[in-house]
Amino acid sequence: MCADLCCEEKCIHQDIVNKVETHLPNDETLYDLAELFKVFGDSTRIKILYALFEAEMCVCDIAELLNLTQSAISHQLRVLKSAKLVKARRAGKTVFYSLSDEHVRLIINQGMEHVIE
Amino acid sequence: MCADLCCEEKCIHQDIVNKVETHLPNDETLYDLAELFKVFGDSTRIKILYALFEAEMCVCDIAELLNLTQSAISHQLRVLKSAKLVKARRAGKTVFYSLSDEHVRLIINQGMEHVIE
DNA sequence: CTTTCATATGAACAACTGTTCATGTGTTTA
DNA sequence: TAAACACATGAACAGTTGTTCATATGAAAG
Repeated sequence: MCADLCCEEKCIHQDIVNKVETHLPNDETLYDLAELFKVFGDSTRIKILYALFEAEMCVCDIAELLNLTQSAISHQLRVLKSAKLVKARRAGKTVFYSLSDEHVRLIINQGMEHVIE
Repeated sequence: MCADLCCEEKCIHQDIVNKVETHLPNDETLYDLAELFKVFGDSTRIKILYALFEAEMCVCDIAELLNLTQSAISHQLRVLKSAKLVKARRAGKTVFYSLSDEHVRLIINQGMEHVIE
């Protein structure tokens, strides 16, 4: 059904259009998915997640380990927490952060595979 | 080795610090990884990739299918191509785009699993 | 060669992002 | 209660991003 689209000659057929429209998740889901990847799209946050791969940690440890300010880390942990990638546990004055689940590791590893070609 | 870090009491030990420093990829790799996820972090680009899951398509088809301007799609295809997520094939006036490899699908599916909980 | 069509690209703009700095909140200890 | 500590948060700032508009490139047809 090229006429419905732009090209004159050899463009996609109606059954492909239908297939896309069937398989394409709804806008809200796609938006959420993009938001999730956006969270992974910052090297500070990636570093925090890599640190938490090894053990749960408090904010100041992460800051010290990554050589960044406590405030910067705290802001980023907030983002990670909203995305449900990390969870927090309070122990007195200290707050320990850890990975929410194994999805985080899987997603990062999958991405890393593409990066290292 | 809490003294090396910030907290007074129960913070991470030196062997964990060592573990993180051993497993943490170098800055350039982490930067590349973040750049990769940044590319997935836009719903327009996600939609384009979903469309290409079904078949290779030319720019105007994608634009028509997603109800966006040809220019916007072209700009985004450039980003996707730089990240080696899609490849282009010229046929006369038309340029057909398709997925570079199966990593794309795997990364998106992995992200989707987290989104749909 | 000129026109037409599909695509690419540059400039401009508003919207968004990540850090810093200052300060607020909540918990423990003196 | 006051001080000290770990963490959270708001404002402000520079840097980045995605779209639009106008225009350029490159290929095919007349």
